[in-house]
Amino acid sequence: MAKIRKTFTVRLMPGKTGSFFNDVWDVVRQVPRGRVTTYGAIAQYLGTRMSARMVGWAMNAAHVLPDVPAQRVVNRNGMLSGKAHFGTPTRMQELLEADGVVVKNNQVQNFKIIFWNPTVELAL
DNA sequence: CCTTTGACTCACT
DNA sequence: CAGTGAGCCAAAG
Repeated sequence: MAKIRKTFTVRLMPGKTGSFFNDVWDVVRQVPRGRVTTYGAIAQYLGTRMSARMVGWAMNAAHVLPDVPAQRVVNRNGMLSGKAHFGTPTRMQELLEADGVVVKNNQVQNFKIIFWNPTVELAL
């Protein structure tokens, strides 16, 4: 279970156990179907919202994992900033729509409604 | 080892 | 209100 860590002694290697990436994946895996979260929200949950870039990095690494719904992680505007990493430009949207999320123009509709905040939902 | 980069965000101009 | 710069930290070159 991911907890707030102030010390980011990660040293994560692909295929190995790490803290930062592992926590990110852990959180993403818990995003309910039909909901989305943001890089910033995850970063904030992990202790600092300014580490959002690391979350993106974790997502990039998460592509090798089978059950990490990276499509449910978007930027703070609800835009599908990571769609370019899903093989085809429409893949991410299709996955979201399969979750019941309405996507239009690379942007999640009703974003504020379906937004899933780990800091709240996984309140510690 | 030092430099660059990245699926981000916030603050200031 | 849009554009720009800075901060963040780890991985890859």
